[in-house]
Amino acid sequence: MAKYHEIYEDLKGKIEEKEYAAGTYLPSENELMKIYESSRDTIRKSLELLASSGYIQKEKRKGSLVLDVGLISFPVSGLTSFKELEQSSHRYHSKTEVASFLYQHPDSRIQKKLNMDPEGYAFSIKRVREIDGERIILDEDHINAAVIPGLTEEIAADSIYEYIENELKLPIAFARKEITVVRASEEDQRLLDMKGYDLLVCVKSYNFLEDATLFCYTVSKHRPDKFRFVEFSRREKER
Amino acid sequence: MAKYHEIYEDLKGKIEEKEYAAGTYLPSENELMKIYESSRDTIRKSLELLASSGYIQKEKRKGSLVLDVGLISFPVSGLTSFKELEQSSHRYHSKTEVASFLYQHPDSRIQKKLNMDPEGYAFSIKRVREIDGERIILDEDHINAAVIPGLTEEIAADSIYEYIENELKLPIAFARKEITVVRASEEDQRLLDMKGYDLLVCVKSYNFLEDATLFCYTVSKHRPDKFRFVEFSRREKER
DNA sequence: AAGTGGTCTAGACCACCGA
DNA sequence: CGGTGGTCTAGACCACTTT
Repeated sequence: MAKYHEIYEDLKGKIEEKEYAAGTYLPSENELMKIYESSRDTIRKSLELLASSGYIQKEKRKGSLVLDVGLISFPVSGLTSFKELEQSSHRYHSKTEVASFLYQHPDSRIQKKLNMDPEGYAFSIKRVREIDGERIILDEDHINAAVIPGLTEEIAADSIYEYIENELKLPIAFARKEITVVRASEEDQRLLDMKGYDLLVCVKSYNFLEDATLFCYTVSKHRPDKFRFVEFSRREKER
Repeated sequence: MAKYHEIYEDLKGKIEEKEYAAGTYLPSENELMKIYESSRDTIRKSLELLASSGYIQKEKRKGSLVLDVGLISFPVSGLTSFKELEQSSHRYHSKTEVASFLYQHPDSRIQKKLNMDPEGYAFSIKRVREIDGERIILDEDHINAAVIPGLTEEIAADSIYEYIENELKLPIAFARKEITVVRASEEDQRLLDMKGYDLLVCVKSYNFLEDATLFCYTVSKHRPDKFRFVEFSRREKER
């Protein structure tokens, strides 16, 4: 791991452990240079990471103010798979059920979204996520089989992301997501415990590998009362 | 404006104008150094900005691949005020109506959210956003009067953000946002054209100045069929 | 072998704040 | 006036890809 990344992790840990308390300042860049025995640039890279993830606020001529991370708590932002979410938040009894698993030429709409040839194959997988006995999320993944081969129902029941990253060693790099609200279809109603709701929060996501290959298009529908998305954002300067 | 920021803007513009087409590579860092007559570090800072906002994907030992920005199109992400949104997206006939404007000691819930003394004053403002003749967004701002003085109903009808940044010269720096779905209250139903919906998308936002002062807590409720949020996110490496 | 991006270092100047 | 963070430069080595 790169040095600046180690320093970032170290500082992040110390902020989370309140070794550096919210409202106080981190040691100055000069002092950090000595503490970590590295150059200013390396220190600054670490601080930039901390700032962009909301741990500190840099104030000119004053220092790096530690922010109150208590409020962050539950970052669903970024690229997080269900399994990771499940592990990080302490949810009880979550379960994944594969509702359907197809390996086929996808319809033209999906072909287009995945930039595929008409002859190409794709996996089309529907999975129901059950949390605390309630079926509240329906995930629909369309995965280009030319990029991600060898998927099975067993893998889908566990974690597709884990398979891609750990088995195939393919680095997942970035995604474009869109959040809207849609009316629940009859199928949605059948597969999920809708508890009287007729709307679902719909998260559409285009997922890319490091070489910018689009490998997966996902539609994830959430029962409205169980959906929560949090974000930390900085205002762009100098517009 | 800083040099690296200028280069960023220049490259961004050229990507948007398709001078650098999606799928091709930018000139290498070495070439960019010559083009912009600057050091490698400066170039790299610009490229980092482009990468983090989704314009390029850096590939080791290959170059900076230009991504298809067509898909980004409508970035509601980040810290965008309604007025800016209105100006950037070409919406017709949008209008803001101030439904209520109070200057008072806020109730204890709001006091707590804004970290205020019990003796402190706050502005509590409700605004209805009308787009194409439909009243679809209800904004509720609570603003610490000790930090942001002198607000009036006229300013609220225009743009509070503009007042803060341009009149008071206070730099708005970052926010924490949370998106959930809530049931519409009776008041919501009265103030908005609900078109049969009984749910609203609720965006809660804590807004901070550059010195990390929390100056504003906003609850923005959107009619579900008119809500859309898009995000570009990168997966964290090395966890 | 040449070129790429990733990382790290050392040093410089600036504007501004607070003592 | 000393210390701070913001910016910029010049140079170095690495691992790897492409030719």
